[in-house]
This record gives sequence, structure tokens and C-alpha cells, in this order.
Amino acid sequence: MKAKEVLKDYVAKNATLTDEQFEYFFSHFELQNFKKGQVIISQGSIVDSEYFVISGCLKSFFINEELKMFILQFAMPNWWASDFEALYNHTKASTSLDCITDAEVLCLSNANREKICSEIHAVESFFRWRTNKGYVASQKRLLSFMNNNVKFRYEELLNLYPQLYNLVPKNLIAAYLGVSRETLSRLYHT
Amino acid sequence: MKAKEVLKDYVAKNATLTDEQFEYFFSHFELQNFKKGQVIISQGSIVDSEYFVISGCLKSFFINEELKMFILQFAMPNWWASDFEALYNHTKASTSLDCITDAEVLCLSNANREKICSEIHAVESFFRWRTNKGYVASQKRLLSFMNNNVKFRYEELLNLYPQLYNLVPKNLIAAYLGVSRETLSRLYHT
DNA sequence: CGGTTAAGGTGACCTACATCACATCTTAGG
DNA sequence: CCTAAGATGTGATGTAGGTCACCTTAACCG
Repeated sequence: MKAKEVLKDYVAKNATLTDEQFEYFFSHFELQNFKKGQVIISQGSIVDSEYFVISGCLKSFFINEELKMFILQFAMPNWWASDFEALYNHTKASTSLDCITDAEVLCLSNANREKICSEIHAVESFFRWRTNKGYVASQKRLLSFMNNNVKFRYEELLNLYPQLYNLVPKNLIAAYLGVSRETLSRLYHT
Repeated sequence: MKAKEVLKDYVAKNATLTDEQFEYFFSHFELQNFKKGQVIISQGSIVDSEYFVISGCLKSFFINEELKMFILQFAMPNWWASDFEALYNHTKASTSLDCITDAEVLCLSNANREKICSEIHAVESFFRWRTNKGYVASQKRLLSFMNNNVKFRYEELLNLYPQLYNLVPKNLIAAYLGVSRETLSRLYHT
């Protein structure tokens, strides 16, 4: 399926745009291809776009002073990724974004998003919906973090994204769950 | 300061509404007064409104099977609170909301929010901004949870809301930080 | 004003997970 | 096809924070 159709299907589920409106909306995106390992946003740099994943898998992550990595999000097809704080506040990125696999993404600049949001009310509404969905997901993850142990959270993650099991190395899964790779390994072995 | 002015100042910082538009916007809210300890939303019930805090302090929380409480948010003046997942998806609340102190809030129903969002583009934009702010705050908290120990997170919380130190009992602070009250107590005593 | 309940502190002990060290095994490039 | 780097498993040991038990002090209410 072509990138345009992927986005169109996604939008159609949550907003009502005419074909012309969608064409205009879509004209503000730029299709980009990245290779496995390529960095899209890096900590400390300026961020001016957000990314809608068509194919492949990205990760948004943070590396602390001791060089330990924490993964905030695995971005699979139909997900959005960026450093939204830096993007909206025009500050430097506090997190990075890179490619776990080769990936195809649609890039939308901050300026273009604000432009189409102000031009088309339904688009503004669509982005409000999307952001709300992200907020709710983030709150759920926080709650699960406080309430559940590693094993539960690991199985919860695999239930939600079964593809991750084969796609992503275990050390990255551990960095998402907030535990060491050794502990994750010991959940089912030893 | 009256409730209307509190909301007006808050909105003015992040959206451009004419006085008439604001009056109309405001007419969709209902002022409510609650006593300390009163429950606004309880786990398992239907949610149909969100709340903007004028004065006092609320908490949104979750109680698990072992009756352990986790606090998702302390809602201080100028903050919004609800169970947003239940509110948007018309499902039953998975979290509760109650009053730590006597509180004055502006109540906005889901139906009214959607109504004014669709009627006034600037209002839709305002709510997109607000939701984005909540999302960013939630991601930051998650990251801090993974990256920092209890002492750091406690000091971070008190830096952000110094009022909490005297306003809220330590067992609630502990439930927000995700540790036992004993551990929190031992940070500075013993 | 007296009694009940909430808030807070602290000792003893337990457990989940971290860290370090090292041993395979797999895989992508040259 | 060979080799270095990445991915994974596992033992030994350390530690932050949990749990339980009990005590003191403060606050609220009939």
C-alpha cells in the first residue's frame, strides 16, 4: 500500500475530510526513507518536524549521564513520533529518534501542521484527537509502571505488539520496560 | 478572584478569543463546590465531565486489587482533571477523582466540550494545545520514573509544587512517587 | 474534654532487580 | 568464508526499596 493510502485510511477512521481536503492535507507531508540505524532526531538538536510511520520501526529514546538508554516509544506503522516538547516549544530535543529497521515515514513540519490546523477545522480536530490518544496511552503506561512488575509489563507489551518479539532485540525491550537486559533474560530462562 | 476571571486569564495565555466568544465558551461550564474528601469520579462509574480547578486540590488515583493506591495527578488551581480515557471513549472510569481539600471547580461536560470545539475553531485549537501539554508532562514524568531514584523525584515534585509539602499528607506524596510511605519517611529521617 | 483516628517515624527482615564478569552463539561486512 | 561486533544466557554478589510491627504525636469530633 502506498504511503498516501496508509495515511488516508488512518485519517478516515478519525476525521471526516473530503477528497480535496485530504489531497491538500497530504500535500504538506514529505515522504522520506531511512536506513536501519539512521538517526532522525538527536538529543540536543533542534526539532522541526513530526513523523508518521508508514513501514518499519523507530524508537524514541533518552540517554542519561551514565550512558544508560531508556526507550519512550517504539513507533510502528500508523504511529506518530517526534520530541513533541521540543517541537512545540522550539527548544532543543531532550530525546532522540532513530530507526530500528529500514523505515518509510511521512514528515510533517511544525509550521505545516499549524498551517493546516488553522486552515481546516476538521484537521485541527483530528490532531486534538490524536494527541489525546497519546496522552491516554502515556498515562496508562505510567500506571502500569507503578502497579505491575517486569514480567507483567513485558507480557502486556507483547500482547499489544506481538511483532516486537522478533523484530526488536531484547536489550531494547529491556530499555523500554526500564530494567536491565539480564533481568529480562532471567524472566523465562534460569 | 472569581472563577470566570481565573479561566479567562488561563485561556487568554494560550488562545485568542473575543470577549463575546469567551462569554459563550464560559456559558458551557458549571461552577461546583466540593468539600474535603468528597468523591467526584469513582472507579467503575460513568464519566461525563472534565474539571478545571479554581481553588483547592484534587487527586486522581487508582486503587489496585490489593487496595494499594497510586496517584496519577495532583490537580491544583489552573489544572484540568478527569478520567480522560473513560470520558472520550464513553467507557467506565478506571481511575477515581476526589478532593484533598475543599475545592471550587468548573465542570465541562464531554458533550459541551465537543459542541464548543466544533462551533469555535479557536476553542478546538485551545484544547489541542492543552492536551498536548498534558501529554508532554506525562512523558516527562514517565522518563523521570525510569531514570531517577525516589529522592530525586521527591525533590523534583516539591520544586514544581512547593505548596504540596504542607498541603498534602506524606502518604499521598508517596503514592504519587510510587513508593511506600516508610521509604519516603526514611529519605530525610533515620 | 476525652477518645478515636490519621499522620508520621523507625527497627528488623525480605525480595526484586542491578551490576559485573564471563561464556556462547549469531550475523553482517569485507 | 572469516572475523568482529552484536545478541543472549547465567553465576555471584550488592542494594534500594518493600513489608510488617509497633510507637508517638497531632487533629478532629461528639
